[in-house]
Amino acid sequence: MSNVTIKDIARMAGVSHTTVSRALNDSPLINPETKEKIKSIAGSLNYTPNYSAKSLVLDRSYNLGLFFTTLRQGTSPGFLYEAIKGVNEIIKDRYNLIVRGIDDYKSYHHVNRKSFDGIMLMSQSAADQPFIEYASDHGIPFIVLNREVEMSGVVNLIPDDQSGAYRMTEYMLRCGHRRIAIVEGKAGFKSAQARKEGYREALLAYGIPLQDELCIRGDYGLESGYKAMVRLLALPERPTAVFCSSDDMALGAVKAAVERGLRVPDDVSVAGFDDTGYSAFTTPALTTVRRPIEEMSRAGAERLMALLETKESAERKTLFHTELIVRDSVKRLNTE
Amino acid sequence: MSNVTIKDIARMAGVSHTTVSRALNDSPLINPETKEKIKSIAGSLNYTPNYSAKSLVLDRSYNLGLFFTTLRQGTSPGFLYEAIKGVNEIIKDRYNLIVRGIDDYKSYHHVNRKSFDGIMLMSQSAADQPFIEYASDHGIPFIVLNREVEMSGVVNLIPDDQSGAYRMTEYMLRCGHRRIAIVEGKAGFKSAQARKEGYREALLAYGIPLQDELCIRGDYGLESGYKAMVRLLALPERPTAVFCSSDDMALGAVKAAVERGLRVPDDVSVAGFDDTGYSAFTTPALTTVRRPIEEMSRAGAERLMALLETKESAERKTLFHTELIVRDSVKRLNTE
DNA sequence: AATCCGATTGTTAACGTGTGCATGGCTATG
DNA sequence: CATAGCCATGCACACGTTAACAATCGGATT
Repeated sequence: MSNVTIKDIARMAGVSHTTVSRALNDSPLINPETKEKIKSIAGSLNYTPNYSAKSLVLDRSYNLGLFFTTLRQGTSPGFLYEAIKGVNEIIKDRYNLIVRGIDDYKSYHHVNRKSFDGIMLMSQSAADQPFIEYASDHGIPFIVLNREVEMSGVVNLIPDDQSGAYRMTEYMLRCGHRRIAIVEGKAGFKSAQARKEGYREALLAYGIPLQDELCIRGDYGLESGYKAMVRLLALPERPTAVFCSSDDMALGAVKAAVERGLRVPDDVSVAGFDDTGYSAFTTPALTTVRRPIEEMSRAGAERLMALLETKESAERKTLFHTELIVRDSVKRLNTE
Repeated sequence: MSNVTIKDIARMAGVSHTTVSRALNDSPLINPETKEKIKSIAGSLNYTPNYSAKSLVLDRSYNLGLFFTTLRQGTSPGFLYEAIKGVNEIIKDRYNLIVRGIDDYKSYHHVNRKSFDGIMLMSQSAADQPFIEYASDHGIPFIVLNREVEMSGVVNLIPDDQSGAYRMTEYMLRCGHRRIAIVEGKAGFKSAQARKEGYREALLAYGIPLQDELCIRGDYGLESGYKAMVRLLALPERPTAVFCSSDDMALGAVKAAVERGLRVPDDVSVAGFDDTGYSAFTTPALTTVRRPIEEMSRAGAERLMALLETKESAERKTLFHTELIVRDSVKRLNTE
C-alpha cells in the first residue's frame, strides 16, 4: 500500500520532512549526498506523492479537460477517437485527461479553476458559447479547437473547412458537374456553415446560381444523409453530384442511391468531408476532404501545456490545412 | 473568481467554519434554520468546494479511470465512443472520468489509490495482466470489462463473443455455406480467441473439419481485412463465405472482393462482428453480430459506483448477450 | 578576535475541509 | 430546585505537502 509519506522517509533518513520535500523536488538547496540518500529511500519504499495534498498547496489539480459540445449526437466516433489520441500523445504522465460532453453537466458547478488546470474545448456549435464565457469568467486557462470563436485573447485552432469545401466543389465543377447538391451539417454548427460557404463561393466563381432545392439540411449522421439523398433523387431534375458535409452522411447517401438501383459514381457522384478511417474502404472509396483532427489536437495540447507552464501564449488563431482526397466516388464527366 | 471558502461563509453567517461545513453537507446536527441561512449565503456567493482539500481529508480523489489496453491500434473508434458514452451517462457530476490507454503510461507510478477512486479497465488483451495485478496489489477498486479474467474476486463484465460467433457461423451453415473462412482478430486478444472458438464449435456441430488455409490472422483493422481477403481469393478453391472477426475487417474484405470484380454477396458472402454504427450503411449492409458495448459500459459504471459507495459488490461475472443481425451481405444458397 | 557569509537544515505555518470531543443552553423529570 | 439529557455549536486538530523564515556551522573577511 502506498501510505508512505514524506514524514516516514524523513524519519528513516534522520532529517526533517522539509528536507525530504526539497530533495524529491530537486531543490538546489540540498546537499547532493543527502539528496541521493533520500531519493534512494523513497525509491525503496515505493513512495508516491499524494497528489491531493500537492494540489491543495500548489493550487494545481493536474487535471486537464477535453470537452465536446456533446457526446450524444453530432459527434462522430472517429472525431472523438482522433481527438483523444492526439491529446494523450502530448500530455505528460502526471496529468489526467478528463473527457466529457458539456451537455453531460447538469451545471458547470464542478468546472472551476481548482478542479481543472486547463481545458481544451472541441467546440462544435455556437451552443457552447455560454460555456466559453463561463470558463473565461472563472479564469480557467482554456483554448478552443475546431470552431472559430469571436472572443479576443482566446487561443483558437481551427481547420480550414471553408477552403476545403471550396476545393471539393471546385473539383466537382472541373469534373464537369454543373448540378451539384449539398447536404448540410447540423443546424447551428459553425462547421456546417463554413462548408456551405465554401460550396457557395465555388459555385459563384463558376457563375452558377445557388439553388435552394439542392441544399438539404442534415445533422452529420448516417441516417440524415440517407434521407437527404432520398429527397434529392425525387427531384424532377436530379443532381449529378452530391457534396455531403460529412463522410457519415455520404455513406448514408450512397446507401440511398444504391437501394434505388443507381450506381455510384456512374449514375450519381457523391463526396464526403472528414476523411474518417473508413472512407478509403467503402464501396466506392469516398472522395472527401481530410480534416487534420489529430494534428490539431496534438497542437492544442502543446499550446495548452505551454500556456500552463509559462504564462505566455503565442498567436491566437491558427488555421489547419484541409486537403482534398480524390478517390472513386466522383465521376469525371468531361475529358478536360 | 471562486476563492470563496467555508471560512468566508462562516464569517458572514456569524458561525464557525465547522458549522458551515456541516450545513453544506446536510448534517442532521445543524438547526434547519441555520442550515438554510448558510446555504443561501453559499449560493449567493457562488461557493464551490475546493475538491483538492476535500480529497485530502476524505481520502477520495473523485477521479474514475476508464482505461483501454491501447488507444493506438486495435481499438476501434466506435468501441471507444460507445464505452465513453455509456460511462458518462452514469457517473455523477462530481466525478471526473479519465480516459487513457495503459500503454500511454511510462510507468504506473501515477496510478494509485489516492489518484483514482476506482478504475474500469476495458481489457482487450492478456497484455494488461500486469496492470490488473498492479491495481489489485495497490488496493484500487477496479472492474474489468470486455475480457474474461481468471482472477477471483474481480467484477468482470464480458460480452458473450463465443456464442455470437457460433450463431453467426451456424447461420452461414444454414444458408447452405460449407466452405467458410474466418478472418481472425488481433493475436493475443482474448476476443479474437473466443470468436474463433465459436466458429470452430459451429463447424464441428455440422461435422465440418477446420481447415487451416481458411483461417487467416488479422488485427481487427480495415487494412488487415483487405489483405486477408486477397489471400483467400487467391486460394485454388475459394470460400463461399467469409466470417470476419470485426466489422472493420469485413469492410476491408468487401473492398478487396469488389476490386477484383466480385460481387458481395452474390459471388462471395462476408459477415462482420461488432455492429458498429456503420454496418447498416455499407454496401451491401453488413450481416454481423451486435456487441452491447454501451450497455456493458453503463452497467460497469453502475457496478463501480456501487462498489465505491457501499463496499459490497454483487456477482462477479456477468455475460452480456450478443445478437445476430441479419442484413444483406450473406447469401442464402439453399431454399431450406 | 569579532563579524559576516554561504551552504545546509529545521521550525512553523499555511492550503481548505472534515470530525472527535468539549461546551453551553434549554427542557423534562424527579 | 437539582440534575440528567438533548440539541446546536465551537474548538482544536488532522490530512500531506510546500515555503517563508529562522537557525546552525564552518570558514573567510576585516
